[in-house]
Amino acid sequence: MNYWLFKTEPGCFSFDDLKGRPDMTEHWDGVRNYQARNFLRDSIKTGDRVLFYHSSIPEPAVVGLAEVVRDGYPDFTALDPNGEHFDPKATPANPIWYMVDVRYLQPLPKQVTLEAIKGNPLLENMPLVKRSRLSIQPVTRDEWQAILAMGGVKS
DNA sequence: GCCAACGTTGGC
DNA sequence: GCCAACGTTGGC
Repeated sequence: MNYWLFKTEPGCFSFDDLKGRPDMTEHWDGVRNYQARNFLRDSIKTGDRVLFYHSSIPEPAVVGLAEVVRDGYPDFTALDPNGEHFDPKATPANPIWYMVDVRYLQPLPKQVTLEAIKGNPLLENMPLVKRSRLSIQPVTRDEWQAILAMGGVKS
């Protein structure tokens, strides 16, 4: 099992929105970055765990945990000419973009803010801290455990 | 709302 | 294949 961090703007799709979905499950669609695409297509597998991160707000933070419930498959929103994630280069034979499905697990008792993450030497190698804009990031087991501890999750 | 970082595009 | 121009992200 591997660990990941998924970024989202809560004004667009939030952790509570995930909780409100049927079966608390949703497609993670609309990712249009090749490095993130490669993770979604090749590396992220059912059963993997996800840190759910809220970005572009006054206090960006990891707010909850989710799990992957479906391996990568073509992101059909790239084929919809009326959708905001349409990509004219995508076809059914060559979908280009991929997504996974995620399910809500639990909120963190305490949000773990970007400020707190930056202040923890154990987390200094996270792409998040290096100011990467990557929206899907790998998380090590040690980083995962550190963030859960900071978030008040009992292990 | 600004702007730095960085990914993508396209002319050559 | 280089690189300037351009667009987007996201912290502040």
